[in-house]
Amino acid sequence: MFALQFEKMENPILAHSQGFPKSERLCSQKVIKELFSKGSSLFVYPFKILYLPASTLSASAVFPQVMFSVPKKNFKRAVDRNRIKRQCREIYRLCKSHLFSEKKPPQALAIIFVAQKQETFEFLQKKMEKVLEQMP
RNA sequence: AAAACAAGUCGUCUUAUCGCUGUGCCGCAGGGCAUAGAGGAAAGUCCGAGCAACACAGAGUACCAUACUUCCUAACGGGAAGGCAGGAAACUUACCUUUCUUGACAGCCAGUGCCACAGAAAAUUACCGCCCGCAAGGGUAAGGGUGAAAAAGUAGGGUAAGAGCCUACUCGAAACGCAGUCAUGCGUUUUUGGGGUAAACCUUAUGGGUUGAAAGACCAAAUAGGCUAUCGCACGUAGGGCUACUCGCCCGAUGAUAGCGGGUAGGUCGCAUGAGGGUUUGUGCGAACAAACUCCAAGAUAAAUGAUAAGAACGGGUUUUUUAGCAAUAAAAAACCCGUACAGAACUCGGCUUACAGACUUGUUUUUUUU
RNA sequence: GCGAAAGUAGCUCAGCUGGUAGAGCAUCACCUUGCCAAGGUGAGGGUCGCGAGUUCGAAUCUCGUCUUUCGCU
Repeated sequence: MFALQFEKMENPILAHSQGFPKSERLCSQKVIKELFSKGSSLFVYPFKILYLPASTLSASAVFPQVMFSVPKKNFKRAVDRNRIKRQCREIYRLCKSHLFSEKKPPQALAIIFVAQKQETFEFLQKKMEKVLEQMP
C-alpha cells in the first residue's frame, strides 16, 4: 500500500527513500551515550522513543540516524528479539519518507520496544506512525 | 499390519513488491547490474585441541582433573571392541544359555574419621541366656528382640556348654598351572575368613604454566607521568618478578643519549582452504585409517541473511457426497478450520549435553491376520 | 563473548563436617480491653527450583537442567 503512495512522489531526493543504508543508522557509541543522557523521550505503547533535536551543523540530512532496541529482559531468545527488530526496521523504512517530508528531522533517534509480548505487524505499524507524528 | 525400544536420515516450497550484508564489474560521483548469504543442534559453555600474548635454569609441596582392559584419535572426561557387575525379555520346573540394555567399574589387609533412632553391642562385643563352680570367679557366643547393616552361609561331627574347633558343599582371599595382547576366565592347592562408607579425608598411578580473539599485529590523528637499548653510578641494598608456598634463580632505585609510545575514539588484518566436505575402492569385528577422483560452501560489528501479500505441498480434525458392507467401519472426492517444531553464526575445529511439530529408513521384541 | 554466586513457609533469612526442617515478621484462633493497638498463649502453612545418581537414608554429597543476580570490556 505504501508503494502506491510513493509513485506519486516528485521530490528527486526522496525517490529512493525506501532504502535503509548504513548512514541512516546510529552506530557511534558517543552519540548513543549523549542521546540516552540528554535526549527527550516520548511513549506510546509499545514504543518508547528518545530523540536529540537537530543541531545547526548537520542540518543537511534528510533522515535522522536511528537505532532500534529490544531489551533482553523481556525476550530471552535471540530469535524473538531479532524478529521484533526486523519488523520495527521494516515499518520505519516504509513510513519514514512521508513522515519526514514536512517536518525537520532530529539528529538522532532511538526506538525501544518495551512490551512484554509480540504484537501483530498491523498493530505495530499504526503505533509507530502515531508515535513519530507526535514527535515535534 | 500395529505397538514399544534402539540407531540413523530429513526437517517445507514457489511467485510478486520493497529492503539488508559481502564480493565482482560499470560509472567522476549519487548510484546501477550480476552473484552468494544460518544450524542439527549455530544453543548450553561441560570437556579436548589449534591459534595468540605473557612467562619460561630447575626441584619439591600444595591445588585441579581423570580412574576395569586393549585400541581409535591431533587430543579428550569423547568413541569402538572386550571383560566384570546390575536390570529386562525369551527358553526352562528352576538353573544354564541367548538377546537387549545400564554402570564415576582403582584401592577401606596403609592410616584417620563417620555409622542417627532402635538395640546388650555399630567393631578386637556380651545385657538376658548356656556351661563349670559351694562361692568368688571363669569359659562361651547356640538362642533372644533391634536395625539398612550383628563378626562367612547350610548340614553333620564335636563339646561341660559352645565356637571354622573339624568335615562336606557354597561364597570370598592368596599362590601356582593353563587359555587370552590385556582386563579376566577355568582348574588345583593352601589355611586364610575382622561389617559398611573413599560422589568421607585420603592412598596409588597418570596428566596439567597462565590468560583468552574484548587474544594479538598494524595504520592515521595525538603526544607522557610509561617502556626499551647503550653508557654511567652502586650497598647487587630497598624493592620487584618467576604458579599459591618453600628452596633456588633472575631483574634491580637516581644521571646522560637515542628510540618507541599510553588513555580516548576510528579503520585494516587476525577472518573463513580446514586435523575441510562428498563419492568410490581397499584394510579392520568396530571406532577408524589409506588411496583415487571431485567441490570451495555466510563472514556481520549495536551486529546482515528479512518484511508483507498470494498460492502450493505435507499432516491433523469436522461436515457432506459416492462406493463396498447387515453393521461396526474402510476407501475416494469436495468444502471449512487448525498446524508446519526447536531455535539465529560472532576466531576455528573434534566431542558431550540439552531442546525439537512432523516425516522417513533399518534392526530387535511382542500381538493379530494370511500362507 | 568470558567468568562467578544464589534458589528453603506469603516475605526476610538460619540449617549445608548426611540422620524427625527452624527463627522473625505476616495469617488464623483464644486471653487481655468498653473498643482498637501493643503484649501473652496456641495453631495452620514446606514437591527444600526441577530431574537423575551415590548411600540403609540426601535440604546437605555428585552430575545434568531451569531461573535469577553479579563481575570482566
